[in-house]
Amino acid sequence: MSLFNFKSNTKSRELKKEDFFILDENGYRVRPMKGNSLFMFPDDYIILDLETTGLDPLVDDILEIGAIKVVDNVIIEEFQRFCRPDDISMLSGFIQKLTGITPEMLDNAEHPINGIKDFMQFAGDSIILGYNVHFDINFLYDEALTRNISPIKNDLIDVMRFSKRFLSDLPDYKLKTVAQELDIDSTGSHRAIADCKITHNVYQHIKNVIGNDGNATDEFYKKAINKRKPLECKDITTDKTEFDITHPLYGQVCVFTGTLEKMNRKQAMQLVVDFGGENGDRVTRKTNFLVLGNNDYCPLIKDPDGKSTKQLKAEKLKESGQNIEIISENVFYDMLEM
DNA sequence: TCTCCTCGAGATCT
DNA sequence: CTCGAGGAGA
Repeated sequence: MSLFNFKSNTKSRELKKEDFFILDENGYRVRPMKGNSLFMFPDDYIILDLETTGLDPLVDDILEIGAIKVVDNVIIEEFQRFCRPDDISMLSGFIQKLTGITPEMLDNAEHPINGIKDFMQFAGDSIILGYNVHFDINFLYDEALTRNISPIKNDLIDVMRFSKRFLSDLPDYKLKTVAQELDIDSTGSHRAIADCKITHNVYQHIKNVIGNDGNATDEFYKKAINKRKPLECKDITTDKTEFDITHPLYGQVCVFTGTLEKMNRKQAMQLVVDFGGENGDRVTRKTNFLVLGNNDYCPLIKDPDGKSTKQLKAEKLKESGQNIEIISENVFYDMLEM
């Protein structure tokens, strides 16, 4: 399963970051010790923000670690460290302009790993909260791994995720955009402590406005644990009161299988009820039409001809003399015109 | 009705 | 990474 990706000649040269990454069976990087991404509104937490030389933990380095300790929703302590990476030439002009961090500011700074150690001490086992927090955590995690230090394993809360869930209709969900929308001051952004404070205010806003709303949080938790409400046929109703009783769909029970090309399933089901038909979610003795969508992409289908279980069942019922028609998507649309 | 799986699309972090 | 869409099986 998970193996260290050591190259055969690693002993004869200096180890690089990628030598330490753990890969899954498909070659993707995994970080098994990482804490869980939580769905809750704690009063006590640590906010974390990093400034780095770039976006990729594989090649980029940490320049600054900022953190804030919050107890009872109140800031009680700040933590800030500059870090001087081994190769200071990695600090591009772009990043200097973005963050305002110059090489001179890092002259007396220690190596990132010392900042990480201090931060982990500061954080203890608190919940760590951040904006797109995986970005920051992955940097800490990978850097620790390359230094043979136990990587950070605190549980996490991603405030960006909360923003996307609760603030709809924003042009985007960048920290700055969200702060602006909530009238939160974002001066001094792109420095660690400043971004921590902005993130704290965004989180507190969501917590106060939405975290106390029982209905909203119920929805939140439901979605959070992926207990998605399945599409229920009975929920699809029609406003129409008069139907053409000669229409081929009138009074007929329709079931769909596979992905439709021209519309989604919900729209198709709406058409069925609009013509006086009924939807079903499985093939039964009541079923009159099975509409075949595209199953090409579905790897779960084991039938050699690529037929879904719904189709196989429908064919059996048809053989046994039931009034059931198996039709293609296009035939379904043709029927609507009749 | 519930749980688990897969896939693709779309963002954000410096 | 996260989510929604969709299918399968119990």
